[in-house]
Amino acid sequence: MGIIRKTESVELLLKEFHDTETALSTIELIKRLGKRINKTTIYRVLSKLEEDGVLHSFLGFDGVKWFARCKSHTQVQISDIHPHFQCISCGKTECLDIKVDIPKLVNREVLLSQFIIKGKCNLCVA
Amino acid sequence: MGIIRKTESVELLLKEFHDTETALSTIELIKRLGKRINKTTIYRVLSKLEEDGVLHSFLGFDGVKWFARCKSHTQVQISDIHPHFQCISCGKTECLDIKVDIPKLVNREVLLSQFIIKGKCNLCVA
DNA sequence: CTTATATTTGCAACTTAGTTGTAATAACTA
DNA sequence: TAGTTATTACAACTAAGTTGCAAATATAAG
Ligand SMILES: [Zn+2]
Ligand SMILES: [Zn+2]
Ligand SMILES: [Zn+2]
Ligand SMILES: [Zn+2]
Repeated sequence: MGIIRKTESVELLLKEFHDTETALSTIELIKRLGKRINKTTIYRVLSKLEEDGVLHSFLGFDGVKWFARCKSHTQVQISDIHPHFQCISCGKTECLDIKVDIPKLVNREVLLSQFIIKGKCNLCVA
Repeated sequence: MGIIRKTESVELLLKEFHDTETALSTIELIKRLGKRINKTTIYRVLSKLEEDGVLHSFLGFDGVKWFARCKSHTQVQISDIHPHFQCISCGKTECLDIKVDIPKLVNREVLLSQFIIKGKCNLCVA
């Protein structure tokens, strides 16, 4: 796990991600762990884990940052990019294990992309 | 143009969008017009114009809101959705006139999606 | 043109996600 | 065990965006 030290903050945060299949927002993590870990630390550990390729992040429709486990546990490559889904009813936000074609753009260099889909999840469709 | 009144704020904002082909961020608009229009008014007029189908909006990689003219001048439909491109060198942000396939998701209802691409624009590729 | 009504505006104060600096603390190394 | 370096908490800050309200202005009615 790279240069990161095994501190209580790191282990508490990793536990949250190992206990769920979905993504977790910074807001949610501060709600859950804010009494045991300072929010600054939460933000900093999350970035470290992202740098280390343990987590990846994306912005939800509300502009809030979400994190999720990386399946491959390596730095996120452009080829790894997958869409994310946010449920408007229950708030569940998750990685979609689908490949999306990043359009070829003439005269432009594509470096990164984000595809986010909003709707009703499997549990919330009527 | 719906129920919106022809006020100076509306006309100044519309002029900005008619003078450019690219998208404009709220930040940029406040920078340009903040001395003539209060920022609260800028935010409120932008939402009105979006409700009216004159503009559409999306979030940039930084979480800042961007607005751009709608080509069709009708409420944004799911079929109208197009990707947006943000240049990391010059900051130019624009609509891409490309169709993206929104993947069919089993057991889920798709309501909205956003596809944003980051890279170097035609003027900034070396 | 004047008045009435409804929308829009500016202002100040607020909310909220996220960041910064720093001194103290804890993890790792030799 | 002692030294070095990374990590932490805390408080203060930044910045995008929102809210409530009284004053101003656009439009409609007379
Ligand atoms: Zn749901
Ligand atoms: Zn993901
Ligand atoms: Zn550029
Ligand atoms: Zn667009």
